[in-house]
Amino acid sequence: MADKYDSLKLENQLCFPLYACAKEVVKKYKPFLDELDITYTQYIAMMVMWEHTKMNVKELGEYLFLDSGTLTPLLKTLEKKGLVTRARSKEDERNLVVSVTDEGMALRDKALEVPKKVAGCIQLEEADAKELYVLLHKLMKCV
Amino acid sequence: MADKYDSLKLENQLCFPLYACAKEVVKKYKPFLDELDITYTQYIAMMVMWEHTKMNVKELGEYLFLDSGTLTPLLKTLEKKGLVTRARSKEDERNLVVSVTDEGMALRDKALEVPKKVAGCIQLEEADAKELYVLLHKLMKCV
DNA sequence: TGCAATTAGATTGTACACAATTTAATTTAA
DNA sequence: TTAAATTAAATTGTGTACAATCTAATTGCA
Repeated sequence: MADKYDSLKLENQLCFPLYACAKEVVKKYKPFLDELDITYTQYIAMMVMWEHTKMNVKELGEYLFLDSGTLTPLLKTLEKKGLVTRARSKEDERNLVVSVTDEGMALRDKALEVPKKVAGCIQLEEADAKELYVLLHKLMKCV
Repeated sequence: MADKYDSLKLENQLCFPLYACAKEVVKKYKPFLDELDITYTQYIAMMVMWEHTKMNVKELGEYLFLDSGTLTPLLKTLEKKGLVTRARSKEDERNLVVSVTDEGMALRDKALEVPKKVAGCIQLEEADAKELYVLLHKLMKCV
């Protein structure tokens, strides 16, 4: 039953379910993030800002695996929403320091329910979720 | 050490490594797909077309988890490249039938090396890859 | 029959995502 | 010490992604 083109079948790919799952899971966040008036990418950026308060664009990009081409407009949007401020560093004017505002910190409490709500939409067993977490981190290290 | 905001830390998310891994792995395809002059999304669309030869936009979208908003421009691009043709169905004019061309089929042989080359860039053990494959399909079913 | 509901694609608008290039600041090394 | 190299962001251009809306074809049913 095997033919030479089997390796090109969608069902034999590892990348495709990764790509599709990521999209579908991110979509699950939408109704809950809509309540906070932010997108998924803005949400993960805020996660880093909530934890660290202040951070360069470059460093933020290293956390999120995103470059300035994505982050510059995204951070301008977050600034417009009043969630962060953007200012050049005094020590090194090349660096742009992003700081979370009081309003940004206030959003953290509203966001607290999001992970729970999303988990409620995804009926993956705890053991599978843990195993997946481990494997994804392993994969992340070798790409 | 635990605090009430732990659930909002990037490191405690399952979705984030999924999102980041998907992006990083898709990026690995780029140099090899550049040789075929197609993008990753175009590649997975061609995978379905290579296997099925003819297909409605709707059905193709069900395979790829993409809607007409994404597929319409993508298929127009593939048509411009000469890899597929697009034509309304005679039986039901609402349906647009996508068909792979000879040139499209010829690309299949050039693509044959892609999965191997990408696998060569990702040093994940075979057992882990298999386990990840199973878990992603399990996750796909419950989102 | 004939009109409302449904369906398939296309379109519009917003938001990433990233490669490639540009600009400005800083560092380095001759 | 100053010109070259490096660095951090911003910009530009292309290509997804997707929600919401629109259009046209078909179906269902009163």
